[in-house]
Amino acid sequence: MKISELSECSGVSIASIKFYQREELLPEPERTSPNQAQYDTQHVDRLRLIRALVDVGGLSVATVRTVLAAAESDIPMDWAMGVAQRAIPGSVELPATTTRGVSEIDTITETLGWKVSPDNPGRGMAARVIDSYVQLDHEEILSVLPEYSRAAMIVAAADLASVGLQPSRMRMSETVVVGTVLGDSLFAGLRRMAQEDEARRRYAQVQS
Amino acid sequence: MKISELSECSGVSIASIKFYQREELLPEPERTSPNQAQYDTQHVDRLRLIRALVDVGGLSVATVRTVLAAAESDIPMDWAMGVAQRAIPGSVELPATTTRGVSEIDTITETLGWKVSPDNPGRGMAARVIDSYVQLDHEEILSVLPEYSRAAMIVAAADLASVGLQPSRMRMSETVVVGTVLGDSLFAGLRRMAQEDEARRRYAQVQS
DNA sequence: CCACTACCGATAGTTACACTATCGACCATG
DNA sequence: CATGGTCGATAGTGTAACTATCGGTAGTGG
Repeated sequence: MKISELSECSGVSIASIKFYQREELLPEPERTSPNQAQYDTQHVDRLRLIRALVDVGGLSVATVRTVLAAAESDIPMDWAMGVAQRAIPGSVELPATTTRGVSEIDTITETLGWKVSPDNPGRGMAARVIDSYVQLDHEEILSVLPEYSRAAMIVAAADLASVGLQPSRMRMSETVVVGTVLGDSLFAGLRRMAQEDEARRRYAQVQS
Repeated sequence: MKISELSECSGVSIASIKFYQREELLPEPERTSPNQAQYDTQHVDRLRLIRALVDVGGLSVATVRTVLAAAESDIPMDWAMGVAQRAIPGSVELPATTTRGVSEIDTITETLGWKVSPDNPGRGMAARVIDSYVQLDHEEILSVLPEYSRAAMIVAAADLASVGLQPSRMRMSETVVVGTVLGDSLFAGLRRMAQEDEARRRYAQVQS
């Protein structure tokens, strides 16, 4: 497959393909001469994955590079999840000092008996959100934490179950990456629909 | 409060404050003379809200403007949620044709008895994610949909309950906006922590 | 009252990102 | 052997989010 055909059947412009090569998002094609190269379905798949992570997941090109590198490395399964998570944006460090958010998060994880390493990227993410809420004087956030956590457990269990279905380690890594990134968007979409339904139940004047 | 003090106590540079004024994210300050203006706590709060939506929620400045406008308009409560949702990014339209994703989403909402309007932004969002998964040959996504939906119901119920706690309509609108935007990040963080815990339970060789 | 600093709006410049376009050289095919 | 696709390299484009500067004015301490 020549670059023009790759472009054709992936829907990505030749210029962009070259850009992704420069940025090392695409594996090297097989060279048949100094100015000719052969591409295959692997490249088509990779381009699709890139576009999904960028368009649907909202990742930057730089982040996609990191994430793909993590997905390719051959690490033990119980690490892969963490590596993928850490490569993904929003993975901010914890605030330097122990803030309100950190202590609220730690309280709830302890209550639920979660074993979470102190540098789990989600911990910083969630703590930062809570700190923002508190700063904004919206402390009602604290009242939803238990329900959010319960829902997170359900989602996480489903995530891990779907990873367990995969036949190979490489496939599992890809599932982790795709699932982590796109899963956020998927859940956000479902949440919006559920909100509409719930709002209807609570506030409907005209209930059919 | 002068602009230098506003900058001081909000942590936003004077240049950025001026920028936000140009972009109509900040309400007009009270003018005391052609080249002097008075700012108050309303402006401090607004700056904090802007920074939270941008930094934590990942919204663009243009989106923040739309979202704030929606939060300020005085619309019936059962609409506010939808307006806020629609102003928020990821709110893509449905694909023109009925795709696999759309039909999967519609099937599950019907099964659960959700009443969701056809143009709910979450519907397009979720459908697009499913289409991406399918394109990527990761059909295992379909197996997690029921659990994700169940979790979404729990979260949505908590969301609406916390909105119901608010004392005023304006406060409710703000809660909807902040809750919709920051809630996505909060849940993502909790999900990552729950994933680590769940991975530990499933794959741990060294279980303490 | 006058120097000095802070403030004003307007405009121009900067940085980062994600492409996109062009160029000269090279090769594959009819 | 002409033509058109391909190569790497480099330069340019458009957008977003600031950031810096400027001429002019206004309030304040001495």
